[in-house]
Amino acid sequence: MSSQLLERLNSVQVAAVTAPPGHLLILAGAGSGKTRVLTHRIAWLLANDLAKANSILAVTFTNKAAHEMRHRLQQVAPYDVRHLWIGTFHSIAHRLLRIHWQAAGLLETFQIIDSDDQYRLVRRVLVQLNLDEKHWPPRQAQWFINAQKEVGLRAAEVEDEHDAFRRTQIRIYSAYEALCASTSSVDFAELLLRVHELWRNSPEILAHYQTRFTHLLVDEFQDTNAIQYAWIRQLAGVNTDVMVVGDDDQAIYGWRGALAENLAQFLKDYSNVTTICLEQNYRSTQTILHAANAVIAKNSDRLGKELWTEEEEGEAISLYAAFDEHDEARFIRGCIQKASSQGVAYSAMAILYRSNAQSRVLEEILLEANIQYRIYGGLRFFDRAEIRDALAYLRLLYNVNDDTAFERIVNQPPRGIGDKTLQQLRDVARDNALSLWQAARKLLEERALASRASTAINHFIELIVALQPIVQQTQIDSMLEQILQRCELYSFYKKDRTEKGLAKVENLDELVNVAKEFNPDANTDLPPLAAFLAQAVLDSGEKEAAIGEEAVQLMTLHSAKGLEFPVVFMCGLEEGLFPHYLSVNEGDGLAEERRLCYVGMTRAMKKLYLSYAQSRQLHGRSERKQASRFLSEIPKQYLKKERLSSTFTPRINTSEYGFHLGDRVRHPLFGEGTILAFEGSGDHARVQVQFVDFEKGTKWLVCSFAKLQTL
DNA sequence: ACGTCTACCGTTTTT
DNA sequence: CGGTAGACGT
Repeated sequence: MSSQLLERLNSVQVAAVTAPPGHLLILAGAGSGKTRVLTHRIAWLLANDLAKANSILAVTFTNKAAHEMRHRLQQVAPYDVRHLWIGTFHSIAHRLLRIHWQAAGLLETFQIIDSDDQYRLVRRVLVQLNLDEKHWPPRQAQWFINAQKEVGLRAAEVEDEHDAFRRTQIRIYSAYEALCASTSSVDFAELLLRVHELWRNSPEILAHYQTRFTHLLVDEFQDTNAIQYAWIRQLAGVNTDVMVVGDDDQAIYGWRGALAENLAQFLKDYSNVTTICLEQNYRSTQTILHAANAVIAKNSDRLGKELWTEEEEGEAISLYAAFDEHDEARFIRGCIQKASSQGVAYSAMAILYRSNAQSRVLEEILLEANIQYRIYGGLRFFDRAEIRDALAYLRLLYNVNDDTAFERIVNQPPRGIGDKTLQQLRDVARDNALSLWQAARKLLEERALASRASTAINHFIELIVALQPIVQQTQIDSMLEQILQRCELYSFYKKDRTEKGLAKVENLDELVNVAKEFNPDANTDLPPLAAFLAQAVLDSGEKEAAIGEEAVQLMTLHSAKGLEFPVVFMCGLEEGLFPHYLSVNEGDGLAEERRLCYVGMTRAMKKLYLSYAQSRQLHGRSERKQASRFLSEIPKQYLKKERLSSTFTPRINTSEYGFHLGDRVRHPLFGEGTILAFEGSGDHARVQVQFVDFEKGTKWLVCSFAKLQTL
């Protein structure tokens, strides 16, 4: 078994998988078989009786990574791996808090809130504190709170540094803490902080897990923030072997609090660490790797690692200097069509960009060319308003004191409970330390409401009470169906006959489907409804492209991390956009942008296209752009220029003929081409056209003579 | 309670 | 330019 396990690994991977007891730091370059090493390591430990299944804890950053690890482990381990503790920091924290809710100072029914719910709570706090949203943007306060939690600080522990701004932020944080406590809400950062405090305050609980987990494995270690690392340090007891896997060159989440320095810190904090570098890449051609290595080499303070491959040299990297974003999109479209005609599947191609706004032009061009595409990111399933409404009903039924849920659906569908009534409820709730639900009951009993409002509130309360028996059932899908019917959310959205309304009803149906297919982790001890609700918050519901789905993949460079595609287009390589102008001035900003560039390039297996636009519409105006500095960091020998970048000429309207620079035109003899330059006027007006057909090259044509047709 | 108008803003994002 | 959030009017 064991030798079979090692068969398809290279010698460095074998060294990592079979490393003797002790701590391990694996520096795993892009495409070097990181997940493979992690899963084989676990399988190795189990197969050689070096660890019991329940003494292994594997932590990942995303649910997708956790699922993948479990799935791939199952392929190499000859027994059921469903009971292994594999999960994200957050899901594991959630699990621990569900077990130790009492010791953690929570109510048994505590609810996880996502950042949107958190934002609403922060705004409520601002109203409470009489702070003007213009002066104290809720986003900023939310950011402040999360940043403090991420370094392990409670409001009472944050220093104001005699700074008025900080003092107010701390006041907001403090009031937010109180609101979370009274509504039993736990935000994402709170999950981690609570567990951290639980372990700090309950040594016997910590000792239990320290003894239990003899092996702790952490994926994407460069993405861990301060509290996550503190967590690892706490949990790793004297008998725990820690294995961290990461790549400082792929640290692209510094702006979110991730500390790639944790990699170096790990070496300082732990003695007898074996460091192993996985540098053989199994993904890309030599050309792509050499180019990517050259770019990342411009960063200083690297741990030092250089990818190599046994793959062939491969094709040169294509570089296209477009006139504008439309021209760029058309170039990409052309390449996709060509590749497709040569048998490359759409799903083997990905277009990567720095910011989401760039996707629109690409979409338009792909749509027009009838090329199927799929965009990652954007609004996720569980973030849709109708889905959140439906889930809020479940949440309120699970726990009537869930204020976040109460606020969301008390008047959804509209039942005559307006802002005034709601504000009355909020005031009473705050003054009497009650939940909104309790406040509503109190006001009803005291007959303190206006008659209209009273009837409406009463109606709502009766509805919820009547629905409550339903959540005792075990089938979540049928539970959902009944609730959606009786709370009239269904009929409310069905009234909307527009396309949007239709989509909402479809989404609600899809939610029932999701519930039907929901099967909680084998190792969760939660009641099904609680498990379902937690999953809805903790799992974005972002699915990978279905197998066989024939669509070009569009996504940001950030969301491309961890993925690979035979053909990759990286577009918008312009100063100001990539590297982004807001990053350039930050401390590590430029280096992080460069890592992002490295991540993007190393997604490509066979062929990489790079492009930039010399002019781009931004915020409604056309801006001149210079090629990204990253392009000049790629040695020329790896690049093939698809079109010489010409000196930029402002977009002139050659009015008589209606041509624009960068326009696509067709010539009866030479075929399709792009207008590169323009000179003269009247009968002498000439345009320079670069034809798609390389043999035709670039030609100057007299407009009045050549029968050019705009496309 | 809902539609229309206006002001504002504009990286990356998982949990 | 295009989306969104809030104000304002019906």
